[in-house]
Amino acid sequence: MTKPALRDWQSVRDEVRRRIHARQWKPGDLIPNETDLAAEFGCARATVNRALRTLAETGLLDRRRKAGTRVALQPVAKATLDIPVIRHEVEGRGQTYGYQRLARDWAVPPAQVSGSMRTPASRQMLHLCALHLADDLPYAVEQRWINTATVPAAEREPFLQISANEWLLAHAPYTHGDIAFSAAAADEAEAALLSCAVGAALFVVDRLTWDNAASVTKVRLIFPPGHQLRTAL
Amino acid sequence: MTKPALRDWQSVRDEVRRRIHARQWKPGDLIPNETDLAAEFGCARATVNRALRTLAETGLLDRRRKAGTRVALQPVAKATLDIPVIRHEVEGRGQTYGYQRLARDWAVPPAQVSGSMRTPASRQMLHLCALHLADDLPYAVEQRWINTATVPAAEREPFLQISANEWLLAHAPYTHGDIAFSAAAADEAEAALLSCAVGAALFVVDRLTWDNAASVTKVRLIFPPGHQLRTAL
DNA sequence: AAGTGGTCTAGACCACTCA
DNA sequence: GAGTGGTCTAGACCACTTT
Repeated sequence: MTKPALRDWQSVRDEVRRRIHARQWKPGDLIPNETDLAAEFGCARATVNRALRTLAETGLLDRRRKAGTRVALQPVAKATLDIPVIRHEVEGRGQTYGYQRLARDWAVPPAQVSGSMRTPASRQMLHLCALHLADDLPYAVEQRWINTATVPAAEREPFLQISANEWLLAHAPYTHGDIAFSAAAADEAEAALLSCAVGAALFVVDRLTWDNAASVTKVRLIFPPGHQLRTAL
Repeated sequence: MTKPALRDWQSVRDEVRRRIHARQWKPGDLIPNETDLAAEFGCARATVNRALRTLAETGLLDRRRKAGTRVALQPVAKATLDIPVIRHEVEGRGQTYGYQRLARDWAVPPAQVSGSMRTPASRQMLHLCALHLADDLPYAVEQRWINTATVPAAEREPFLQISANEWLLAHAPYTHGDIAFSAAAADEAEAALLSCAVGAALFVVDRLTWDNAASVTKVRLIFPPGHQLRTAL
């Protein structure tokens, strides 16, 4: 019995995964090169390349020119997190989204903020505080600093109807950014907004985005106790 | 002045990103099809395809057959998290890694565990508790259930020298899994292990992995106050 | 120096989806 | 039905890295 040819890159990917999982190719093993695999599978080398490249991107394979392709010794799991607009996140759960702007003011930010955003320490920035609701229950508190030197249009936006979360994505594209997840104890203000006890463990997301060398916005999203961020591996 | 041809897919990707960012192509706009872009850039359609496909994977473009390619209205940020072996995570920070096995026993897991792992509710499972250290300070507590029906070799492993975290990756490949991040208040045992106050806000990672339809392991990693999980956007 | 993966090309066919 | 992206092919050249 001869095997049928694997016609598409997904089939090749699945077969390679199967062999690794069946321990036919063990962690650390060198697997055949693209040309040989293409011959075995009866497809073009580009097809094998696409399959192996995809597996390497997920961390299952290590590939190096000349050295060849090896099964990763300790596959670093890569989880892809989708960070949607909060409104979509809530609506995606089948809940009704609500939004309340709590504050919009001009202030000189703490040194930590101006430092990380690389703005002059004494310059005022636009500061926002808002509450996102799901089915009329608090879903997240948003605390945000906006660099109006980078996004001048934000100066004229009241953010009463639309959250900065949503407005910025449509009006201020960014080139790159950082995101950090952590846990923090609720202070009095947060406890009041999120209807929880002072000191309760809150899930916190900090995000800082850049337009090339200019900072766009720094935001902290604070979620009530019990909130989970989930994704597939 | 005519533009030089864009020779590789990275250049095409960068040019498309530049046009979107310069608002030459605005959110919601339909951009030219692959054939036209290939003609304009002086490269093959496959090159344009690779560039646009990559941008679509990061959420910047929406592509649909026949409907064409549009600039995403609200680019869903995709953050790729690397979840390495804890030892590598610690060593990557330039710290010295340490490991202590605290417990290894057989027990009937709580219903929530056997339920999510789809194992018989009354069957005993291998249960582990361990402490990971960085420069002799507590880095994370690991609480783990192992389905020995799926990974029988784990029955003979004491996990004294090597953490289950590391052993399983090398000995029990998984096909898929779920991961969840949250915040939790420290109970007395956790507070003692992590040298923090009872009730302190801890960062928690829950992970459940599968070998096809069979669960492999369910693990909870608990990090001390202040711990951050960071990544680029 | 040589072997491997990385990519580009030109052409082709197909799958999906909109009108 | 027709337009678009998705993919495959066969061949070619190049870049990187190890020997």
